[in-house]
Amino acid sequence: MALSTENERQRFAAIGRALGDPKRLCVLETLARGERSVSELSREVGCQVPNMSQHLAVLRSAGLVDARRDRSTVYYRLADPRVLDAYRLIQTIAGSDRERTSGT
Amino acid sequence: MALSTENERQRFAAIGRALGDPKRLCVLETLARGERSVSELSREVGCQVPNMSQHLAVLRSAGLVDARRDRSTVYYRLADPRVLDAYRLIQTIAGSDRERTSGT
DNA sequence: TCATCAGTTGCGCAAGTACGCAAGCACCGA
DNA sequence: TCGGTGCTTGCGTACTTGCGCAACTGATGA
Repeated sequence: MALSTENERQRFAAIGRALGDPKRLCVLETLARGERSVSELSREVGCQVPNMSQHLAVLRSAGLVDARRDRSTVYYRLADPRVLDAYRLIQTIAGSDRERTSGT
Repeated sequence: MALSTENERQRFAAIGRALGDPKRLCVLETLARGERSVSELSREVGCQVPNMSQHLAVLRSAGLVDARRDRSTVYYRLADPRVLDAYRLIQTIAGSDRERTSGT
């Protein structure tokens, strides 16, 4: 593992923070099934449209999702399949932690 | 990608937030080279000992690091090698995003 | 041109977080 | 038992974040 500069770590941390909210993770799970408009996402995730727009802005500025405009509708999709790899890895870590913790 | 429950996502998000601070990422990079005491970490990362102790508490409650006590010294180490895998993946995503963004 | 629909942005509030500093606690050597 | 070292905890402050609501922008269709 190479040492990073402070700037790089700042950038990596932004991705971490983007992954640090349950609603945003729910967005990623939804987008894993295909692209969605903002209103579709807000319905499926269960929050208001302005709130969804803000979450999407966080995800986009972290580089995790991309947007495409078609007529008056904006469709979001995962920017990179590795985003899902990272999320899955986090799920695995959380899972194995639960095993160690609860003795299951 | 399977859908998660709200509780699971809360747990995954805790890991994301733990990865969402540059100093904590620096701790992970340092621990990648072997276990360290709190005072060693605070010196290498560049912050005060109480602050480091708090960051370590965040990492530990997310299940990313483990602690071991030897005499009066507490040594921390990575709880799981996959933590580094996840971090590396995040670095890769950030890196490829920079390529896309800056056109390099 | 005008009303409407899809998204974004601004604002205010409540909650959470990072940090420094001081105090507390646990362990160890003398 | 006492002083010192190593770490954790409590407290106050400044900053950030998630959210709802209202206002705004830009594209669409009559």
